[in-house]
Amino acid sequence: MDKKKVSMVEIAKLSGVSIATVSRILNKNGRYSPETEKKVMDIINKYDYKVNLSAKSLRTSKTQSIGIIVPDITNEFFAKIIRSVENCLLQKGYTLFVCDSNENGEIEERHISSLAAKDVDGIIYISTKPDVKKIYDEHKIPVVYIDRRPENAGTLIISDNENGGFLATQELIKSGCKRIAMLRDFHDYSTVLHRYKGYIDAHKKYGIKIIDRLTVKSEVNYFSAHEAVLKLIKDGIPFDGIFCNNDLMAIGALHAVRESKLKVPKDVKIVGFDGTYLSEICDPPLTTIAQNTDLLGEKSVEALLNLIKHEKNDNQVYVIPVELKKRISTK
Amino acid sequence: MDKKKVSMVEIAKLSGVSIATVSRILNKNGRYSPETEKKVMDIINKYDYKVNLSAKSLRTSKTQSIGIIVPDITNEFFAKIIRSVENCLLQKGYTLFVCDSNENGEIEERHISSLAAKDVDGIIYISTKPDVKKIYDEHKIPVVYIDRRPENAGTLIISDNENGGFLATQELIKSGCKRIAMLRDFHDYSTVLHRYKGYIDAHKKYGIKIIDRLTVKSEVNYFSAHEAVLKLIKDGIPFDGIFCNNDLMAIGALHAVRESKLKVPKDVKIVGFDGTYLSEICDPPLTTIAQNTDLLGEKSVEALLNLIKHEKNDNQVYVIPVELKKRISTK
DNA sequence: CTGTTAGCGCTTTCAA
DNA sequence: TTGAAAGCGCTAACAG
Repeated sequence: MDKKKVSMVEIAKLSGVSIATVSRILNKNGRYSPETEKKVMDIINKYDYKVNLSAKSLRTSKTQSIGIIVPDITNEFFAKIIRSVENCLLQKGYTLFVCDSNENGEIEERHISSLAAKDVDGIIYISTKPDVKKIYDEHKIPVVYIDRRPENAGTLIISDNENGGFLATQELIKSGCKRIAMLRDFHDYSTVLHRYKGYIDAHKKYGIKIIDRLTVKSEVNYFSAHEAVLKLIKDGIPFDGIFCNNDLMAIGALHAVRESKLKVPKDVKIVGFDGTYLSEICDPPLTTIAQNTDLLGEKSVEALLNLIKHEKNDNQVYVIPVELKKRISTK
Repeated sequence: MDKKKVSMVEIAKLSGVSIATVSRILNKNGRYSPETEKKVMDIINKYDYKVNLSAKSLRTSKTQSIGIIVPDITNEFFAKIIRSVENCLLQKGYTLFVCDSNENGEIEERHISSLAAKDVDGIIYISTKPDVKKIYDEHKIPVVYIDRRPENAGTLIISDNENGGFLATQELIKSGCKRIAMLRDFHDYSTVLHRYKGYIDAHKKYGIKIIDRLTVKSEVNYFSAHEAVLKLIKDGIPFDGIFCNNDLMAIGALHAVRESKLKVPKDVKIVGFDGTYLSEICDPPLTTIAQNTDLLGEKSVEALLNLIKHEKNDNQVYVIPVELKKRISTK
């Protein structure tokens, strides 16, 4: 079974119609009879004809591909978004270029150029930057931002971080905590700020005093979080609950607490964020705010495809609900 | 600063040469004088000219893109490979299509078709299947396989799983274990078989009796592993060490052991596999066999690019060394 | 409903 | 060392 590639001309010849007709049928552009359609489709199937996408792109300036830029593909949260995006796209006949920026603005720029050179139809962008040059203006490529909200971002898909911060803090309060630390990313990403606002609001609602010294900044990894909490303990600032910026940091906090001979959840209760696998399998299992990565991915694809179709930048913001997962760490 | 796209014709006109010359200069094909080169390059830079890759692909039938198919992008091990592959590729001017097969053979096929339709220059393939139809034969696309070795695979990049199994088991033996369980993937992937062989060999070398009932099959996730070890304990089969198929399973084992009032590493010592972040941050930190994902990625890119250049399928196997990371779980 | 035809932007003979 | 010109395979007027 040898597969020399057939082109549209040959399909046209074989089925005794013109190449234009074949094209119309393939693109379902109408203006052909059902009989011709069947005749042509039979030939197409018989010879397993596939359009040459390079040629098609050259003509249409559409590549049927989109790019996604994430800060860290090894982070389960981003990986899950990618997977969701890919699933949706596969159904629509698009393919996905995945770009890992390694949390580095310069690499992001390189990826954007590269994607622009590839003529992607659109970009889904989880940006590391505080401000983004308008990619649409520069390259005429529609962009949807997820998760973090830089200045100048157009269409944006985010989790309800504010409510997430609120739910997390409320859970701690309801479990009896009076002195709740917040272990936050030292970056001022919008996500972080929103979660912080939720944290404050919950305190206000339940009449709990906010203790500024309990808001601790740290890098977003296990080790920094671990260290930060150790320092908090060493500094002798008492606390009985910690709301962490993500699950990984929460585990760092958990271990720091435990090493200091305090028990979780007896002495200190902990809540994470993201709802990664990690939160389920740590010991004890971690209460966390789960982000709906499936929906995050779906919505961004939907929004991007709309942008591509309508060629307008709508500057909308879609907020995806979050969910509290109660586990042992706040029992 | 408006950026209407310039084409090669305009560059040619602007620099007063023919389009053929511009093309030669761009592709460094020789047959032009240094002066013309400089003249043309100046114009190119001035107008920020970028080749149109669709047009180029249409002419050359090369797309400067390659695809990678992985079973699960949310698995840190695969994510790290993707990242390494992408890094190497970015330097060579290639872009990467990432495809998640969700451990599903049918989806793999869909991805292959889709990649073939995109005319990728090559594919890096971590296959779920026991046998792979020769993609090269069917689509004329060069393929490099990583990690798992299906039948009919051509060029293959693998970790030294046999040595990994040996090192892991040896570490347990040297830490004093006499009855070592092996918690293995229930699939008969080549990786699994090789690790098992290493496990056996270490027993032989140190004159330790192999106890068949201590080889336990499980699915490759936390919960199955957890359950499997619980069952082992309930069945009353004594053991003092466990070698696990990966880090996630090792953590499942760890928790099962601990819930049964046994201490790690005092009563039972544990070794994982992969060297993921997980192994560092669990409690206690896990001794593991680290796979060199960077090298795995680099080598596969190198091999694939060779295949693409030479158009021959060389059927080579590259074996990447693994490394024992000693941590508390075998102390 | 169908066919003819002019390119999309590039590479690559062939001729000079 | 350079240029002219023929397409790669496809879409979209335009004409019938």
